[in-house]
Amino acid sequence: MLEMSIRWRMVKGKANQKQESKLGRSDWIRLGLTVLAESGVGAVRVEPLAKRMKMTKGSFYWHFKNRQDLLDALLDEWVEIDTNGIIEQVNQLEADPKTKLMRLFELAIAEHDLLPGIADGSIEKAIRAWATSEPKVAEIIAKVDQKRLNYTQSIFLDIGFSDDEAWVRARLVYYALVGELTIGGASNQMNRLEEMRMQHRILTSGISA
Amino acid sequence: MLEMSIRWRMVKGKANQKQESKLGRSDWIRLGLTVLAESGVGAVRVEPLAKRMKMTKGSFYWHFKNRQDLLDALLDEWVEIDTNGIIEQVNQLEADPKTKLMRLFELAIAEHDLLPGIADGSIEKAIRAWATSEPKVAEIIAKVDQKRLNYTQSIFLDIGFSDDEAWVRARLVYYALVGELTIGGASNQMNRLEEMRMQHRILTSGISA
DNA sequence: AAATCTCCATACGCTACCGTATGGAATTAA
DNA sequence: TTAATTCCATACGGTAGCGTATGGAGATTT
Repeated sequence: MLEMSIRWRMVKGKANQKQESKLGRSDWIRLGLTVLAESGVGAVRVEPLAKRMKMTKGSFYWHFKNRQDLLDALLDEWVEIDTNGIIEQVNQLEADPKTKLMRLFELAIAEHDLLPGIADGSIEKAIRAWATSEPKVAEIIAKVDQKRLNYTQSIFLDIGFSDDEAWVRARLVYYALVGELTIGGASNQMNRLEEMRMQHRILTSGISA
Repeated sequence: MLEMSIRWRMVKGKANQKQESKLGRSDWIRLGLTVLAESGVGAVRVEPLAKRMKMTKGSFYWHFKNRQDLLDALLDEWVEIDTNGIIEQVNQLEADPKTKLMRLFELAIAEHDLLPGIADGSIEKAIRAWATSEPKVAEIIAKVDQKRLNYTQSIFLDIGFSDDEAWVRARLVYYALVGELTIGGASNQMNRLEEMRMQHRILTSGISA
């Protein structure tokens, strides 16, 4: 009884893998975003992640303080790339307002550069779901939405609508974008873009045809 | 060593509560929907629920096979009340199409009859977030969306738009509804309704002014 | 009253995951 | 070479929640 079993062989077991060794935070973040997009935050856990990475927790906790540290990093990454980046890109575009509007929305649903198989907009979708149960995340998304809404309104102002009218239309298209994203109805990217084009046609007409 | 401690006093401890005793499935479902709306599915767990109910798991597992059984019930409840119910209500409404459209959307964001303090549309918001990580839930929502979209299109047809035009506009407003719901920008119900009215004005004009 | 049926409380066993402690291998610096 | 540093593997200890087993109290039936 009590036994105290002593299992200790295989101490140097996995030493011979040496694939490309040496991971960094960025590798964990990439995987984190992938899992986030695939299955939601609930699936972003350190042990399962490590298994998928063919590593152990030891590695993870070397690069991150704890799970929350990774989650924060995922959020930062998304805000930087999928929000700030996009607006800047459209800003320095020489084109008429209608074209800029379309370009803005195209980019919003475009696929993430670094994540190969990740469905379009699925990261944002997952983050919005996440925000449902995490007020801190909700705060961040609120700021992002505000920024994008303001920018969208400025485009409608450029087209020639009044303040109020530009405001209403900006909300309408932006809401529709987010709605389409969370519903995910339009199966492929072609349909999605075509649908957006028709919506923009309706909403940008009424002044400069 | 080994100890085998034997703690057994207090076997009849809580017998004297007798508040209104005898709960039923419906009580658990109500609480489940509340927690779902407040904090997402992740928070709908049996032990915490039992604590909040001032009961123990024993009660829960008497009324439900397991946790999934409750989750299924929550979903059923929502589909029945917040989808089928609403369309029927609007259907048997004697009014012009534009009024019916507005009424349809008003009901969609109206507050749940049975749940006092639950913020408007928060259940649907939580369920959409849930769908992100549960394909089965996503399937159900897809059907719901299809049904509501078809009904919305029929209203635009009644107004006088062509098939295509009615289809695009139906999607646009419905997406916008869902978008507004997941973003949750319009703080109070008044703003929300006013905003919807302006959107509908834009989208229903162009034929019968 | 006795037997039965409903509903619930308590106690367990079990699993998945978190975070830490420790040490070892491989690389780089001294 | 030796020493230090970086990165990772293994082993623990701990917690929260799931589902089950068992029995008890109250109401209901016989």
